[in-house]
Amino acid sequence: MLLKWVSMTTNVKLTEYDVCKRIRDSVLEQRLAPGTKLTEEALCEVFGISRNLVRRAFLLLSKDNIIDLERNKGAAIAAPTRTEAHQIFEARTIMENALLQQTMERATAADIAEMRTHLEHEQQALAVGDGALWIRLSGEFHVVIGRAAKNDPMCEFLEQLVFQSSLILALYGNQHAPSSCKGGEHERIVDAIEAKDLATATRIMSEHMASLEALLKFETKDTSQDLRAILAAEPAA
Amino acid sequence: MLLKWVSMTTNVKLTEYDVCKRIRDSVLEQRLAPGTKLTEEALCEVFGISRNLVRRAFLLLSKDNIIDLERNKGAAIAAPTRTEAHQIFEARTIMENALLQQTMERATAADIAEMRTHLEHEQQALAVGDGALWIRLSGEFHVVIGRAAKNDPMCEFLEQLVFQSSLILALYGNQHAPSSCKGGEHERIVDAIEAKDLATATRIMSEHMASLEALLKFETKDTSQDLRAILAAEPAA
DNA sequence: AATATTTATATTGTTGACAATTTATCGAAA
DNA sequence: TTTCGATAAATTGTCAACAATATAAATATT
Repeated sequence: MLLKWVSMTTNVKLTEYDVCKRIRDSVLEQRLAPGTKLTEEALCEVFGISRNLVRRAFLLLSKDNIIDLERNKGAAIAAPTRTEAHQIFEARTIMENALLQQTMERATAADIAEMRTHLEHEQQALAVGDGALWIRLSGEFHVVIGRAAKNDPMCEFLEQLVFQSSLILALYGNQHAPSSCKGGEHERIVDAIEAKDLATATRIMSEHMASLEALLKFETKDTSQDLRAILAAEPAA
Repeated sequence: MLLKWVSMTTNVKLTEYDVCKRIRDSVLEQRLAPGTKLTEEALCEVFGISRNLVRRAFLLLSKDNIIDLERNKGAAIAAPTRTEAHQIFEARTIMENALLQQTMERATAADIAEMRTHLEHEQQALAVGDGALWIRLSGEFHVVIGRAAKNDPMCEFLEQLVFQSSLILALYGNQHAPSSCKGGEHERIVDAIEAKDLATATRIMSEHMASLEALLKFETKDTSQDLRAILAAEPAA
């Protein structure tokens, strides 16, 4: 009975949400490029599940604009257009500044502490040279800020936007890694939050977002990949 | 061939999105009360489709927080808690004010005209005494405003929030119909937009949202209903 | 009567076969 | 060579049977 448990760690039944997470993670770590075609069959093999689950996962991912799902055509990792990209960055800027106001009012000492811890993790990832982790943490930072605003629907929406930003940077950003945020903008934002200096926090945040968007170079890319090799790896966490 | 088309108007194959829309509409028109249990079997009968489609529709609806979907337990129309309700109204207030700024800058003459037309429709619904229609239009008004801001992701999010507000009003609002908005607040908002008076527009919008939320009376309700009778009707539009 | 325990029913989850559609392949005509 | 059409292959959409789980009912136990 117990033995069974141990030996089954790789055999736990996946849900559609697990499949979503795996695919999302692959996109976040830039192992799955925007535009990549996802065939049901391939994902069935990779995850060892039946098509039903894959199709349900597709439905969820398409609702988050992570994949494009076209009837009778199949799924592909979303590849936002230039216009969509701009709208997403605009939305993020507006949302983050709006949330900043709430965060300023409501952030507890524990929230600030979490932000500081997060900053350390970012530093470590940068020091160790773990690019994929850094990209992930660097996006997550903004979610940590947003969460302190204590409004779940808005925070969830922000999460979506942050993810899509990563997708866009993977598509159009040439040297995404340590090029942005190296000026310690994240740290200065936390400082401003702690000092309850809304004007400064908002200014830095706006600049930060603008500099992120400025990294984008709009040109087409080739995106053919080997799905099986990319997704077969066990999830990091 | 042509004849077949005509006689098949009720027979067109539904997609999961169609099913979602039908259920959403029923909620919007308050024919499906929050908390109502949705069994797959019942919906199959009503729509004449197989369980597969129903289950896919459930997945989509749950992503929009329109139904609660619990594994092995099934689906029920969402019944937001008091806390969730408050967060949703807060999110709406913030979003609508943020979008108002963009709308002010970007609204074309055609956008303003659309708003005016919408106001007329609201008046008509009120005059004719069509409560269900009025509720729908009165929510849609805010989406029309938001759309003029020309930011699709934010507008889509606003749409979600507006829908959830309706759900909440159905749950906790005692005399929802002509109690709010009778002061012509919608019209005054459009006036302010046209006059490019952001301060006024924001003030009225905030008051409007506050007065909507003030309508809520938090008490429990009985929610047992007959699904078949409710959903069997053809969609209005 | 009240609480467990078992049995039966109802509901949801999963799978594999088949149908419908799209995409790729091949050959003929311009 | 290019374009068009037909055939074949690959991919997606649908359904119905079966398995697993949860809920309700019935029986037994205290």
